Amino acid sequence: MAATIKDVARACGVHVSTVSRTFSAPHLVNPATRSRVLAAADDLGYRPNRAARALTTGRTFNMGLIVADIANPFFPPLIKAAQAQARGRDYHVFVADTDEDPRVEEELIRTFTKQVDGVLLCSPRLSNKMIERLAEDVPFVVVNRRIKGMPAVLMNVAQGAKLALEHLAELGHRRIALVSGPIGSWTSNEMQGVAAETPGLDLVFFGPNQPTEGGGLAVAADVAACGATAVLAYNDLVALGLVEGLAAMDIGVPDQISVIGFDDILPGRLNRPKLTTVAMPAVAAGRMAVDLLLQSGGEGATVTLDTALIVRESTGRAQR
Amino acid sequence: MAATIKDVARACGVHVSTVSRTFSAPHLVNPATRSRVLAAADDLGYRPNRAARALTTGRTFNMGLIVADIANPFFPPLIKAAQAQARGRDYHVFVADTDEDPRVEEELIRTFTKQVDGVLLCSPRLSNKMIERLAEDVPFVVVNRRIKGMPAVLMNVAQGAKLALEHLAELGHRRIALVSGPIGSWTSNEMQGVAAETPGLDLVFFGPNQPTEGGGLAVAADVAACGATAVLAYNDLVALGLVEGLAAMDIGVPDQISVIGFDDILPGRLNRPKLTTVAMPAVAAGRMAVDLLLQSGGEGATVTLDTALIVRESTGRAQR
DNA sequence: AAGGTTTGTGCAACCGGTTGCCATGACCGG
DNA sequence: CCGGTCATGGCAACCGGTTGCACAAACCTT
Repeated sequence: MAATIKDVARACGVHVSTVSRTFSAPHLVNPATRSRVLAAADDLGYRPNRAARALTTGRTFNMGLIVADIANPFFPPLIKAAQAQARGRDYHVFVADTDEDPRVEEELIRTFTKQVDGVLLCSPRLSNKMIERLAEDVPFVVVNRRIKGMPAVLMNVAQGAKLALEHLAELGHRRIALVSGPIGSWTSNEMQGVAAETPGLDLVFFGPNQPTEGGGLAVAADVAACGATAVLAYNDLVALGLVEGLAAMDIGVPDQISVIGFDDILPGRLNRPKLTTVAMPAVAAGRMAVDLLLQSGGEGATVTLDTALIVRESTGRAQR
Repeated sequence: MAATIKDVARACGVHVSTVSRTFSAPHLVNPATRSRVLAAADDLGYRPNRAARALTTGRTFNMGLIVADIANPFFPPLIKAAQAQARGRDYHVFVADTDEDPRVEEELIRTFTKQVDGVLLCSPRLSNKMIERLAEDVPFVVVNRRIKGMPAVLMNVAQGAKLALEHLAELGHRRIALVSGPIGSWTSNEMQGVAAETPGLDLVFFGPNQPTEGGGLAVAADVAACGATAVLAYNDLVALGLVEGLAAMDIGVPDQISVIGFDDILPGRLNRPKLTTVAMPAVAAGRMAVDLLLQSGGEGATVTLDTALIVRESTGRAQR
């Protein structure tokens, strides 16, 4: 069994409160006593029980981070950035994956409540209402979703979509397929909003879709059949699925159809053709989310980060 | 503030112990009382504080999962499998990433201690001695590492390496480069062990390397210069880096050099050429690790899972 | 109807810490 | 030499639950 504060107290003949102070308020204890306590603690391998401590202090120095799908390469850079930032603030980050299931998401949030000081909610699939209710029990920072009065880190998807559409327009594309993501995805809505407002385009919507390679693969045939010469995909995974699906039908990218994704993930950079994509500021977002959570006295601060179009090999001039 | 057990007790005029039993031992409380308590609890939005509960019961129903690098596509399938399996057992999994840094790894384990019932340690970078010490404070299951007396899930790397080398031998390769991973990686050692024992091969070792695309990219030139006609890489990421580095020097894969990776990750399947690789049973490993942890009355049970060679496009006949 | 079981609930100790308050004694200036 | 300060460390309540034990009431037995 691990040594407790009592064991240490007994071992060096002081009261537990003295041991406690040795760790959490060293200046209140006599240097001589302090070193005796430290020696005993070291000897017994004592570590304060963080859960027990949190019970009285109300602070765990942990934060939760919930993502919809950890296998989506978009998230790991964000997660790592958040972990690194948190570490610098003496915090630890616990990550969990919802499998794109709102019920699991709720369950996870409830589990995190009281075990962390706050939760970073990345691309949540829960309804706004539910998120607001759960926010009564644990502070949130939401990433990729706008919820009134709640601190949020947003990526400027609209701007990115605009860049992408302009790029396609310049290449002579007019009929463009829009392959969206899951229902309730804020990103999807943003994309569609911008596209709908852009004049002079002939848009075809496809959705909802799984935000994965499989999702792209599944709609490839429909997209090919709709007569579009270019596709704007929900994310790079979907785009990769599309490219693969199109290749299977002997439709060349970008020769016959141009494809643009979102996120700028590793497999997109390694793919042939290398994917043209709208790069998301995932690293900055992870950092920012942590900071927002820690100063969340600032209440509903919203940060919007810019995106950038990265033109690579999957887009080309429209064939008429 | 969130409602506590006292609030509920007061609200329906019973003792806290009755409320407690309503949740943790319902059969001990009168159905009439029970429903009153449940009504009050629901009304106040009461949820038992899991951390507080763990203090007395000693069980959190959480488990920790520590990986060296969450951005490595090898891990997500394992993580998801573990989470799914745990969910079926009423457990939750908290994931953390060590950034390949043993100090961070130790820190994380200490943080998890007492906040989880056990830790799944995937491809740890800590020394055996340190792991054994830490195991006194929290139960472990180790994945991809053999430590005496400690439950472990191993993947049969040796067998996979053997298959890979045989495959290369059949294709006529004799001088083969072995690009290993980080120091302290059990997988690396296994690979080297098998390679060294296989007769009739002319091996060149390169290592240690970062287990990432960058690591592969960095040694590509050396590998090309050493005169090998084939490479066995630590994992698919390294293999992809190698392919990319070789391509930059106008060395074709598999025409001039054959490349085999380990893991069978998504980017490898999407790459051109599609990567020949030794598939690791990551999903089965995640599941198994969870089960091992939960029945870890079984002490040091060791499970070894088989690997399989998947021949795709990055290997070909040796040019002499 | 007496005695033995159940059943249901309260009491209080406990888990491993933290912290406000108080008692003690050393030290200080006048 | 005395009252006042201050550093030090003990006491005990508390955080939010759980659980062994005791006890009263209700429920069988015969």
